[in-house]
Parts: sequence; C-alpha cells; structure tokens
Amino acid sequence: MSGGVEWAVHCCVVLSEAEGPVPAQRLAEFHGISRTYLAKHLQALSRAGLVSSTEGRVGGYVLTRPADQVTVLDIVLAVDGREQAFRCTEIRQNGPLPASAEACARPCGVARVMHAAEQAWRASLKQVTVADLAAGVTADVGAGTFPALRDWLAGQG
Amino acid sequence: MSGGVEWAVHCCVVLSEAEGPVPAQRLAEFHGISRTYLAKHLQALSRAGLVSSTEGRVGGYVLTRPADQVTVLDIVLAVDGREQAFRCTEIRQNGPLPASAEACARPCGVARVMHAAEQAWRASLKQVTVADLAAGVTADVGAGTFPALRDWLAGQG
DNA sequence: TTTAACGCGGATGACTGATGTCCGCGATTA
DNA sequence: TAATCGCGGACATCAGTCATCCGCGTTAAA
Repeated sequence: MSGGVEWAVHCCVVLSEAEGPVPAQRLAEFHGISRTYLAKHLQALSRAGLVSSTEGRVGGYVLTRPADQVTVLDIVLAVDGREQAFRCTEIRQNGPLPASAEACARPCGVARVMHAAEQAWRASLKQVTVADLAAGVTADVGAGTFPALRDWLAGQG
Repeated sequence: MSGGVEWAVHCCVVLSEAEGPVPAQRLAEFHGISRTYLAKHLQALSRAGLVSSTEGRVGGYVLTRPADQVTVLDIVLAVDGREQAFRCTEIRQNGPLPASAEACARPCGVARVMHAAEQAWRASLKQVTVADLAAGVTADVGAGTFPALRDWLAGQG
C-alpha cells in the first residue's frame, strides 16, 4: 500500500475544513511533506473527481462533494488505482495436469478467497467518510484544531 | 501483495491431498513454476510451523496440522510477513501545527481506519481453510482431480 | 561407503514499482 | 508584465520482488 494514500487522506480532511481553495504548496507545508510529490497525488484526486482544482494565481484545491459523501475508499482507489492487489496467474493451467478450459471460465478458488477478502477491506474503508475523520480529529486533539488551521491558512494567503 | 502467496496456497492444497512428503521439486513441476524460488516460500512456511520438512533422500514437505486447521490467513502471514500493509508516518506531528505529545499516544484516526480495514481483510482470510479450498477444487474441476494428482506424485517418486 | 536426492540459508543480480525532483506549458490574477 | 498555480511528462533514485546459484548438512538407496 502506497504511502501517498496517507497524504491524500490527510489532505482531504484539511480541505473539508478549509474555507476556500488550498494550493498544494500550503498542503505540503502544513503536513511537512514534499510539495512536488504531493502534487502528483492531488492530481490523481482531481482526475478521479474527488477534488476540483482552480488554476491561476489564487488557485488551489477544493473538495468536490460534501465531506460526508467522500469515503476513505474513494481516496484509496483514486491514489492507488482500482485494480485488486491480488493478481491470479492461473497456475492451475500449468504443469502436467492442467485444469480444463471450461473449468477456468470462473476464477479459481484461491482467487475467489483473495478477492472476497479484498472486498471486505474495501467495504470497511467505504464505511468511513472524510467528515467522520474530521470529527475524530476534533475529538482527539481538541476543538481548537480546525480554527487554528483556518487561521494559519488565511495567514499564509 | 507478493505473488509467492498464490504459490504457497496452491502448494498447501496439494500437500493436504498428498499421501507422504512432497519435495519442492515435485511441487514446482506440478505447478509449472520456478523450483528454486518456490523453495524460498516453502522454507517460510516451514519457519512458521505450517509445514514440516524431512531432509534427506526421500524428504519433502507435509502439512503440520490437519487441513481444516490451516487458514489462508496463516499462509499469507507466513509468506508476506505479519506487519500491516499500512504504515503510519505520523505526519500529524509535522508542520507548523503539530499534534501534542499526549494526543499522539494513540494512533491517529487515519491509521485506525486503515488498520480496521486490514483487520476485516484478515478476518475474511481466516474464515477459509485449506480443506475448504480442496473441497472447492473437487467441486470445480471434478472428483477425479486429486486421485490423478496422487497418481502423478507416486509415478514420479 | 559412496552417491544422489533433499532442505536450508546466504550471496547475488535483474526487474518492477514507489518515491521524489525537475521542467515546460497554459491559466489566472495582481 | 510578472508572479502564482495546476497539469503532465521526463527523469533519477531506491526498496522490494523475483529468481538463480552456491555450499552445507542430512538421509536413504545403490
């Protein structure tokens, strides 16, 4: 699992609490991470339609949907891609006793188990929204966190 | 997710249906995969205690436990390691507004969500045993599959 | 007793993907 | 006109996967 997912989720939480477009420069500075590399992941979020970007001088990123309609799964799939982590190489078709062609119409039992587990993983991520995460931050580190964030964002602009 | 997991699971299914120790050579030949590389994964299974190895001339691998007491999760953890796929880099402690030390006693909300999803993934893999997979093979490709496998294994010995 | 088959672990190299940077382009605003 | 910003491609680096080979000790058959 790529580390860019962590950055992207944290950025979405920040965007959900910001009042206007936030440029990648600010997001990177706020999180203490690489600006150029974070830009890649933000562009992936933009291509997936999760965030909207405004170009030009006072540009930046805004959440496209309300925070309670953006799940963590949405972000993970946008950054890490939609393909399954398990890739069946069909080794049942190899060797001296290969499976018949008609038996290979459906995926093999091993692949089915792996894909079911991945579905469970995705279902778990789908249950949590960016709004839930933002509420968790307030509960964890205090109600003053996001006002302070907004002040810092405004002070930089 | 490493491809060696797929090999290891298939090998465990074969071992569950074999009558005696099966050497890595046979397992690799049967699946049409690299012998030397498969040996690495089998050694990982051995270190994890899932299979027992007998050295020497007629050596090979045997399942240590009954097939209905070996879960797919056991195999995955043995081959791919027991660490979580998501690694929190604690970016909440970076930047101009770092989280306080006491707030960082517990993992952050993002990490909690990711770890919960991984737990769901593991729980799903834990529900399926090697015996279940073997039964699935019989259902998918016919009851004659494992007898033919045993014949082939005996014929090579 | 010799030989061949086998498991084990370390060293090694190729390859793939993740990570990270840089540059040029077009858009927008001061 | 200049500065800021998003976008995409090219590029370099690095870690992990994939795969091979070697030497060692073990065991059973010839």
